[in-house]
Amino acid sequence: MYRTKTCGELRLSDVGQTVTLAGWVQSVHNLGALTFIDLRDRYGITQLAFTEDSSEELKKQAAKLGREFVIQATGKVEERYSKNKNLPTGEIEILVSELTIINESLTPPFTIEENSDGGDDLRMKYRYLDLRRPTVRQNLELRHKFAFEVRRYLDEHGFLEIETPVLVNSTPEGARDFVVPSRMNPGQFYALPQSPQTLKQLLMVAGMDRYFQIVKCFRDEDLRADRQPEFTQIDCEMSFVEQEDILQMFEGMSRHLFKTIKGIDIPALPRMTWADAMKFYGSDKPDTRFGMKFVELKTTQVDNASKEIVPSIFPEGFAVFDSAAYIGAICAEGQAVYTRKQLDQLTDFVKRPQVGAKGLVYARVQEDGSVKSSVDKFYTPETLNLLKEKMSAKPGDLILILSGDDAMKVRKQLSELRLEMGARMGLRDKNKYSCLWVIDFPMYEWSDEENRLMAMHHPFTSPKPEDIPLLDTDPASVRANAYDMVINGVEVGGGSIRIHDAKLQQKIFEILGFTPEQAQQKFGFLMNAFKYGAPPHGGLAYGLDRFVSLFAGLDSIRDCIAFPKNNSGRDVMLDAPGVIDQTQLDELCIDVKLPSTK
RNA sequence: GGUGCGUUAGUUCAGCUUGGUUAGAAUACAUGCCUGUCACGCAUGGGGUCACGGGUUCGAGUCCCGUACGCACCGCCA
Repeated sequence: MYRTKTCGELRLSDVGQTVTLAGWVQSVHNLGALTFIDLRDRYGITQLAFTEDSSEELKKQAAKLGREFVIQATGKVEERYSKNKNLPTGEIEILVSELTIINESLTPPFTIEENSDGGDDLRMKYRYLDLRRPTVRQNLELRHKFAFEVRRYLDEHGFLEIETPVLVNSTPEGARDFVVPSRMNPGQFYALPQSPQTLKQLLMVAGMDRYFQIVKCFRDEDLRADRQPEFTQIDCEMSFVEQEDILQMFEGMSRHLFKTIKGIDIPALPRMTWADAMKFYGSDKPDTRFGMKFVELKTTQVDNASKEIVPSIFPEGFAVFDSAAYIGAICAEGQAVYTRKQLDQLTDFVKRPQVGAKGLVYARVQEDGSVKSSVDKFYTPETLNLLKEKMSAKPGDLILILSGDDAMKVRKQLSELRLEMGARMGLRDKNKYSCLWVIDFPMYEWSDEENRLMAMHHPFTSPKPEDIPLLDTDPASVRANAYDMVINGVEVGGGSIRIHDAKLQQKIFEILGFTPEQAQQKFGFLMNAFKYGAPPHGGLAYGLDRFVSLFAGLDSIRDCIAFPKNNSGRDVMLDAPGVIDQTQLDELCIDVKLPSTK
């Protein structure tokens, strides 16, 4: 037997027992006649002691130990002379009587106990060492518990976990596919699923009624801190449901997860229409941990976010505002103390290409209630007073105004500014959670690149019944039975009520620019299935990595994935992807043609 | 496809603004000393193609250009 106890469990009450522990040497403190070793395993750290009473042979062996050696030690649990309050096992130590070096270790390239040691690249190359660190290990433990509670909740509600294939077909809409050549079908390729969307709908046609799967999905797009080429979804689908049933079921699941994992009782999730999210937060995933909602000071057009025109509060005089199609503002409470330098920094922030604003107008509300702004020379005190009222600004507040030709673009810029101010003001507290549903997404959004309408969610999403007539007249304003769950500005999940009627599905494909032949070729299997008695159905999918990261307070989903890929989609530990043998290529009938280098 | 930041000891970084003798610190590593350490302490020592290529200059870790790699972001991600 390698061990009778783990390194995390012994306490004062165990004194006197003889135990055997096994683990990794975290540190060796050699004081001459005394040697102390911190022995680490998954469960904790226990100190091993060698004293004047230890045999010369034992001392000699202890002297040979280095960091990360795997050892086995047997000895008596004793109370420590000087206790360590930082360790749960800090009141005891093992007086070692037998020591075995099970395996030596090279000196690791970074220390395990020091979390700031080692850059990302090095950590990924030696990920098996990185995973020995408590913080990274705890993230994986949290992920396990999360997935376990998901299964418990869904099982209790009658869901079946059903596996769907990983080798499927390439899909025309959506992200790029990862493809896999088929040896038995030369010249043909499987694609890895971007999501099991159509398969789970077929399971509904099959009568499975309530399905879920914790499943890997693949998208061949550029990576981000919150995006990996392979990621995990909690994929769910239900039959004979309306949107309300789905929202209830999965609000319940989120409540269960918050309760069992974080010990938090979350309130009922507020619902916000997509139009309001865009109008007041400039984002379809608003961070509602703080307010600072947009106030529209001028709009010249009705659009999907705003159904009424707001006449400008500013009389003519300032060319930028006069020509703007949209003027919007936020009020940062108590921030009138911002210096000119800080305001210049904010201006630089909104002018960065990633944000893209032309400039920033600001107005401070002084202690006496008067307004001092960067546009004082264009407007009367009365106009500025009206601005203050519109913004509900109090003395000490700072009003920040953006304007431009394209209302949606300015809203997005204002959203970036709002998030930046929220961060600066400490309002984006990682220990605070604000959840909501964003509902009533538009069916389509216009793609300049492809010069056509694209499905905002996916092409299987059903339109709101009352908007179906608009499909023929004004498809861009049709709303979908689609919803996202948003927590702290992160889209953790989303879904829709699907189309279960072959004719309607055909029509939607047409609007997306598919010919009937193309639609039949790509999705004939689905529309055929709908002809054999498809129940009404709908569902949603959570991004497990993002949800867990949120619970763990992580900035990057990589930290809750055992073996993640780097920014270029490489696994630096495996050195994947790599080239394959010519014989393999021949077997697959593949010629590799690299782009010519400049 | 694009933008920004970065690349100096095993590791984390300083040095670059203002070019100038032998490139530093901490930590890790090695050796020795140390009877209660737990960020142990003390002493000694080894350890550098300053990412790579080119340019400017009498002289480049330092300035300029390019390339590679890493990170963050935009595009992209139905």
